[in-house]
Amino acid sequence: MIDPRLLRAEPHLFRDSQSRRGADDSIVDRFLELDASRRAAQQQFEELRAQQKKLGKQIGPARGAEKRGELTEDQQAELTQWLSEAEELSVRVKEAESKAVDLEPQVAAAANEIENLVDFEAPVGTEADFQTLFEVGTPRDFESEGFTPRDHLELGEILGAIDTDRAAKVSGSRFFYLTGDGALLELALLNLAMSFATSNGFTPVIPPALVRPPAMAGTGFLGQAEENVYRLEADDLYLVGTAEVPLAAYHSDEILDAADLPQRYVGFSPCFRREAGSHGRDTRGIIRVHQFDKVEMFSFCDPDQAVAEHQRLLSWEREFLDLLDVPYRVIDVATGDLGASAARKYDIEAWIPTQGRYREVTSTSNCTTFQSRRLNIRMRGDSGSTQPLATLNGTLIAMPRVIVALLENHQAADGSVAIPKALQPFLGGREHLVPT
RNA sequence: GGAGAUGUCGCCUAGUCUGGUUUAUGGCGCCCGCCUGCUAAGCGGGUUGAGGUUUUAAGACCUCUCGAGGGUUCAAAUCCCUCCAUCUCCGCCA
Repeated sequence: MIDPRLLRAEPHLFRDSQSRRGADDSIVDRFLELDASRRAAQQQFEELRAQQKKLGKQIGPARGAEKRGELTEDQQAELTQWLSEAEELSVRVKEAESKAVDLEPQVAAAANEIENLVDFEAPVGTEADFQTLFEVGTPRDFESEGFTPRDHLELGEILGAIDTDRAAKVSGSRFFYLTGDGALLELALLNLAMSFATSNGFTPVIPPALVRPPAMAGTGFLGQAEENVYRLEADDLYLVGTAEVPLAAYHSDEILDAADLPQRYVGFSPCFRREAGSHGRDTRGIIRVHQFDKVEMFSFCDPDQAVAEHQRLLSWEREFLDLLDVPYRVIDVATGDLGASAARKYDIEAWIPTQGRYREVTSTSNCTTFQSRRLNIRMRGDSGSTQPLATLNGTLIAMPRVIVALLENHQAADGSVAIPKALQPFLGGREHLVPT
């Protein structure tokens, strides 16, 4: 949800933001019109309501006196007069109220369509217009090493670590089993990630993966992203696509003390994605799947600190990926490719040898006050007044894609895979995964 | 899943049966001030949140807010309905 006061004061900002996203900017003026008429109707209602309450305050004591038989004839007549006035007023109050109430959903719908104000520093354009910020590490030259690299699925099968055939039998396409060392590898990555995050001051959380509609709507996943969300019809619950959802909603309807900010959480959860609209893409292996596990960082902070906090999340992502010793690049995502909630987004893409290109493994977004307005999360500052705070999220590790990157980048000609040093303690000190 | 109870402005609490004279009572905590060698105690005041109107500003005023949403009524914390949550007991269950 955007800031309605800011929009009324400076609508040009929002028109500009919408067009940078390649989104409809006429919605801004539609909102302004609806908002103005709703406020006029609201005022009308409030005025009538004030009259009604005033009259009610006269009727109350008079009724009491009447019951005790203390009213003079004149007072009795006055009371009768008041009652008939009140009756008539009541009708007008109801009319005015329903007029105002009827406009509310329209105003809300218009407000909902306006996406978060983009960071005007973000590169403008569509998906391909990202800007590369860093490239770290050098892709291995397998040719000079004298062998052709196997892709992650082939390696996974040799190692007895990944089984997509049986997953297809049991659950359909885009599912997988992690077996043997594959299962142990995920657990090791999980433990490495959790110890990394907690040593950096994050509060570890294992959140629910099923949430009610307000949590989903509040985080901005029920707009154009809705088709990718699983919904459980019988219970009106959603399967989350990321721990961002239950972590953001954790403090909904709360007022946090500014002195306690930033509050940083790291959540581990399964993630469910319908992958509607991506038929035929990444059908092989475990790059694009319906269910996977992820460790997600989430921060509630002062809006003035949000840009700096975003940089911190990005550095933690990089630091963690450095531990895994995989070549990667960092990109500043273009405005047209931002989610509705995000003002700015950085993706980290790891090098995938058999594809000869970088693929997204983490993503961090600054949602400024967009989510906190929807979820009603506020902070109380020194002035004593409340204001919306900023929310930011960042992937620490998305299991399947990191497993893909590890297997492919660290493979040897014999099909074994070297385990990065930092991960070894979490795999019983082993240095390699070997074919079974 | 069955039966019962409960939900009041940070926490506790009065008010609900019997609708109006309630700007929702009181206590704790917190904030400001007074008093006092210091501290404690005492005294006075303030203390839910949201939206809006107005003002240079401080402020002033109005509406909404008693778990949520509907309804009845001239008038709802109070009466009725639906939903949500919590607690106790029973059943089932990892």
